[in-house]
Amino acid sequence: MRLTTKGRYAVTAMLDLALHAKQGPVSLADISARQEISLSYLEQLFAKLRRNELVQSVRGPGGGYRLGAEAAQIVVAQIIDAVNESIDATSCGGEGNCQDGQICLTHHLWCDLSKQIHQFLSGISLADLVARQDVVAVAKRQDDLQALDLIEASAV
Amino acid sequence: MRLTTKGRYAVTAMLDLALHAKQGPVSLADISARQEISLSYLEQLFAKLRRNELVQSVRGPGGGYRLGAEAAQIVVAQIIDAVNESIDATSCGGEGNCQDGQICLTHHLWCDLSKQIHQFLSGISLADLVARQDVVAVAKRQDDLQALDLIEASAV
DNA sequence: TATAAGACCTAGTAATACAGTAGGATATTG
DNA sequence: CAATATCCTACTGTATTACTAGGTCTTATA
Repeated sequence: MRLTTKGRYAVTAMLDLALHAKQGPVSLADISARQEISLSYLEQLFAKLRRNELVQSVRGPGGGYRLGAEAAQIVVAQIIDAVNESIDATSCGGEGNCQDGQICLTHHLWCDLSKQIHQFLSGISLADLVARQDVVAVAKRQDDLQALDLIEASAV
Repeated sequence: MRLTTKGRYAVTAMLDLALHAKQGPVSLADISARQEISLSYLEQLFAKLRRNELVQSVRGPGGGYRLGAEAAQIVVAQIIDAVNESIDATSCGGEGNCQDGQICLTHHLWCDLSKQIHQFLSGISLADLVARQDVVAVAKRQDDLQALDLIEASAV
């Protein structure tokens, strides 16, 4: 099991998408600026998200990405899965052949843990996150900062 | 956050220790044979477990390791922590300075997840595992197989 | 008292994945 | 045509994992 910057980036980017959905397609450049994630790395993550139909792309100027489904239908567990960060805590992938074709001493423990985490992350949709007070506050901070940066950039 | 073979090995070895506690100190060679874990790797893991006082060592022939506390007092979360596999899912270590000194968009989500996992793994002691039916069954299988291997080895 | 069983310690290594960079091709708007 | 943006592939430094190899120190026992 692994949960690193990769999975966190993917969820963060998807949440950013959900937050700015009403303004039409969101470009990766915008997400990159707001969330401080390398643009090229984002591109690689979004390739996987697109293959998993979690986002739709719009090419050309003014283009970007849209959510592939309603925010309420997209759940954190799916996003992490999509970028290949397995939530599974077992070594056997849940198959139960961890020791010579049979289960190892701690097989059920890791199965239970996997189930626990999966249930938790499956219970949280993008819509849930968008509705959270702390998320709204951070999003506002980021939007304000980006607006400020744009003004400064145009002044130069 | 990471949960790999390393943490699983540590928990498995500790559980093996708890299961064979009544027969006096348990040698790493025995654990290595039963759980199919490289002896030298086990030594490295047990160095950390000893530093965290989760086990006590007995040197010399007939020596090995004993639990550092009652099985009911040792909890899975401690073991994983001891071998440096952080259960924390945040990038900031829970400090909340993930984006320019302030929290990032998904900070609370990862905090909640970390808490969730920690609670789960803190609620399971070695005594709990020893009492589980599936654990007892696997332990018996491993003990029988090891006994058989010893007979075969002496026959050669 | 010599031997062997075991803990204890350090260094090194192949494989893997992460996080990021670089450079370009393709599509679309104006 | 030019600019914007997605799309695609290849490469790279770094860190960690899981493991091997060698050795030292301690102690029960024959």
